[in-house]
Amino acid sequence: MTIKIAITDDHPIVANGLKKILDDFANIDVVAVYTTGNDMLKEVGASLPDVMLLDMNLPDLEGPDLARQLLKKFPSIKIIVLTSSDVTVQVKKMLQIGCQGYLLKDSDDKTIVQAIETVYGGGQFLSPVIQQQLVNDMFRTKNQKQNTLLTRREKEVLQLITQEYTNQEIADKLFISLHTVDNHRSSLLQKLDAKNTAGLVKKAIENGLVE
Amino acid sequence: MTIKIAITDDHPIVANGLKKILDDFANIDVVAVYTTGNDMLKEVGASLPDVMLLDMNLPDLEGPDLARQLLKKFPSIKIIVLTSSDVTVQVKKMLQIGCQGYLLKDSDDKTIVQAIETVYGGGQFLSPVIQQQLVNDMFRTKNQKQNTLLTRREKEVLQLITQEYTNQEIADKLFISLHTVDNHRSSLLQKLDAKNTAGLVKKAIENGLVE
DNA sequence: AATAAAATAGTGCTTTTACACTATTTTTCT
DNA sequence: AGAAAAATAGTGTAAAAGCACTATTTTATT
Repeated sequence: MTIKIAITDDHPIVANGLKKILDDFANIDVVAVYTTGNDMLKEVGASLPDVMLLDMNLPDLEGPDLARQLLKKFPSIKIIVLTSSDVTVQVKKMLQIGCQGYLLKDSDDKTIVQAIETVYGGGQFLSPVIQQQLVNDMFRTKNQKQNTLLTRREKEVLQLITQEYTNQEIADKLFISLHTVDNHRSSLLQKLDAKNTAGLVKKAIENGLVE
Repeated sequence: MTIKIAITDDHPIVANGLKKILDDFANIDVVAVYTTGNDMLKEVGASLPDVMLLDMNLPDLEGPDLARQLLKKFPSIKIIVLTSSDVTVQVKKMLQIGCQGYLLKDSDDKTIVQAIETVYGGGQFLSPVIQQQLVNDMFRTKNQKQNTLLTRREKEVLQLITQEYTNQEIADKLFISLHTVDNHRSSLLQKLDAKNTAGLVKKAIENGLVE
């Protein structure tokens, strides 16, 4: 019995490279390769893979959104998130949505195959580094609770901050009061553990919230 | 006659994927795959490739440094820089050092092979997007001239700004007056065409002035 | 339908940035 | 040695950010 795999990644080198690697394994069959999130959503019905290797940073759709939509359409597909970022916030969100695996792009062939087989068998698979980080995170967040997850509005405000807008300009743009923006800004400083605007922008870029 | 290729990339998926892709071409022979800059420098003498596909963001050594060292040891090796960033400053630096090609990781198989063949034949190859950007850049810098060049002190101040220090803290750290820091900050805003701290940090990161 | 989380808006205050200037000293380059 | 660029320091003012609160309304989630 072969496992049907689909790959979604906007970097052809990664996508094709992965396909070539997996082609060497007899029990794995790469049935489709997509380079955009929208293509994937449109055409995945035709290939119906068992496991989807999904890049989190696609240009057209945000990772979490895409995963949610895919699972809504085809709840039986197992998703392994492929990414180069090991930010625990991102990881947690994807797992909450219902992804079964989280692989860093610096994993080697064997690990990838192992992840695919584990997930196909109903298990969950995390890159060791990530697993360790999540555990560490548990200890830390025990006290501070859920301060890491940014809300929709906070993300919007953060985005605009990185685009050099002032609080007043952000308020005008979002049709809210200056005070509200200030509040969001304070939450952001706290949640991202930043001291000032400079810290916010750095964290925003680190967490992939900018372009 | 076959072209001898070596690959240096810390992401096994990319490295192995590339190898698999290139293995399909009869005139190309992948003679070595390295996952760290130091490994590569140590062992490249054994494989002696014609063309090196070099990731710019290796964890152990900075891209420019690594390229410089490689060319010093083996001036005949052609380097094609592989990266996901298309920041023109970075591109210019690598080309100045003497790299013959600059490929974005979202290039497809044919482009990669084309780049290898061109570079092996003594030519230069840039991803089309980058080529366009460099041309645009020329026009812009024609008028504004050397506003991109930051002075030693400005770079220091910018670095500290990204580390979330206030002007007063920077002044204390550098043993200069608050006013002086303020002046440097103003120059930075002007030179980097930024509106505020957020812009400064973004530009600093874009231009590789922050780890 | 009830509860929790998020978004909204406010007050009052302090600190920090930003901007427009002038001016002197130190470095760097030719 | 002389000119240009960089680094230094200052005054004064306005705008923006940051902080500590309270409080109401809206949106999700169960």
